[in-house]
Order: sequence, then structure tokens, then C-alpha cells
Amino acid sequence: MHTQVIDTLKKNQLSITDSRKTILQLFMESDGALAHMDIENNTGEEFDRVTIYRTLQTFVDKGIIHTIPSADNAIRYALCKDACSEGHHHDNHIHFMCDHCSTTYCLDHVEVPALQLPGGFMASRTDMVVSGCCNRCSK
Amino acid sequence: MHTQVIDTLKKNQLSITDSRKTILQLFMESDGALAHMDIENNTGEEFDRVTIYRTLQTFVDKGIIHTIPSADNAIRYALCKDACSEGHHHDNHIHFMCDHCSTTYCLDHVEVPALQLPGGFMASRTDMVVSGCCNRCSK
DNA sequence: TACCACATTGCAACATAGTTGCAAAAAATA
DNA sequence: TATTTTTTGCAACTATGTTGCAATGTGGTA
Repeated sequence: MHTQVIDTLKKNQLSITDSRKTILQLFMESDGALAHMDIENNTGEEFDRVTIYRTLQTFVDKGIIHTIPSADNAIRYALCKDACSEGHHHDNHIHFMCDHCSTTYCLDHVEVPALQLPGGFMASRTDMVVSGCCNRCSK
Repeated sequence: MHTQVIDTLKKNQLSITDSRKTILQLFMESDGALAHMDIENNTGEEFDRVTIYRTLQTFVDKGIIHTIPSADNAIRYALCKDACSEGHHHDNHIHFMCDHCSTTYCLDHVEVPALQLPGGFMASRTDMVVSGCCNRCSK
């Protein structure tokens, strides 16, 4: 199972370090999105705050993870699926944030509908942030 | 022209203070969204940072403005149109953030398309954040 | 207009989030 | 293993946002 982590790092020409392995593993095990805080809580004192920030930034630059816009001023990150690779991104994402458990899901299989924008506006990227009640909480 | 500002404040049962008048006026004159920083820059030393934060929070509570989710960790605010009032919000917003000039528009007249969510997910609110090139920058 | 009750402001202090420079340590390469 | 390059940890700093409390301003009433 570590294989996939190391493969991903190699595929992106990143050197294999403890922090990168551990943080990427966290993303792969999680079905939701993670904020910086979640990672800090999960890894304890193992890594410096700055290292976590820099690792996340590196992953974003490489297209391994992407940021999720939110109104609560905490940047969340989620794994990009295979369709996303460096330089060539799958630029439309739908995210679902549960009002009850606060889990954030990246709904890759839901298609982003086309929009009719006013004249002169050209979209390069569309993020949808849907909030409500997730499948686990609605049971 | 001040009339509209004062009317809005009265309609929401807010006392008329300098900070509220000035900040609401700013929103009415601006066609884009404003972040806390924009307001601080526009008003200079006139008001304390804390007052601006509290005024924005008050306006959000009353449904006069709404927050716009973003991935850059800066909360932006935009005026709610008449359809939004306290308690009864117009909960689907489309926002456009220009990659060039960073102006954020609230596109009230564009309809949010319906989404087919996976089973068990129930949406209560949908925000779309579209980025690209705005009508002024694309000329 | 003057007074009073209440809401709002400004200040200080604190809390959280994120960035930068640099020396030490760890990977990659030879 | 030696050398080069990348990454990490530390310290210090900036930005963003919150809370308690005393002072001031607002709205209603006499």
C-alpha cells in the first residue's frame, strides 16, 4: 500500500521524504478533504508546521492535491484524481461540505453543468461548493 | 443617495452609526465584492479594525451582505440583492473572480444549474466560484 | 433640549493562519 | 562513500480574526 504513495511521488519527480510519504498517505486513507490543522493533528509533533505548509504547497504545485474554496477561512485540500496531472488540470470540481459532520467530499463523478455567463466573461475554472447533509449523516 | 444607506439600516433595525453608514455606502458604490482589507484601505484610519470586523458580521447576520467562498483564505463580502432578507435567504450564488484584476463579481442574474448528487446527499445551499477573465479585462 | 438606558466603538491583548531566510540535516547522484 | 542538491526545522515576522471591558455615541422619552 505504501507502493502507491511512493509511485505517486516518483511520478511527480519529488524526492521521497518522511513528511511527504506520511502526508500523502493521509490523503489516500481519507475520503474527505483535509485542512492544515487536520494534518497537524494526525501527525502530532512529527513534523514542523512549516514543513506541512510547504509539503501541501508542493503537492498543489504538482497537481497531486487541489484546494477547495470555502467561506470559513480555512483552506482545505483534496486529492486530485488521475485526470489531473501537472500542467493539465481537470479544472472543474464539485465539493460537498456536510453541515453536520463538517466532512468535505470531492465529488469527482458529478459533472459540472455548463454556465451561460454574461458577455465578456470567460471562465477558465469552475468550483462548486455545495453544502447540506451528507450520505452518512442523512441515514 | 445617502437615503438608501439609511433606509437599509433602518429597515434592518440597526442604529445609524458612522461606520455602518460609511461601510454600507462603500458596498453600494462598488460593483464587486469587498474583503476586510479593501474596506480598511478605503476608510483609512477612520475606524478601528475591530469595528470593521464587527460591522461586517452584523451585516451578514442581517442578510445585507453575504460571504463568498474562496481558496485564497481571504473572506470577501458582497451585497445581497433584495431577494435576500433576514431569515429568508436566496441561497444559491454565483461568483466570478477575475484572474487578472482580482475583482470579484456576484452574478445574481445567472441561474445556478440543478445538480444530480449521489444518493444520500442533500444540498441546502450551492455556491459557484467561477474564475477566468472578466468583461473589463477581456476587452 | 436634556436625560437615561442600551448599543456600539476603540483599545489591548490574545488566538490562529501562513510566510520567509537561513543553517543543519537528509536525499539523490556520481 | 563523497559530493551536490533538496528538504527540513527553527526563529522571527506578517496577516487575519476574536474577546473583554471601559468609554463613547445613539435612540427614545420626559
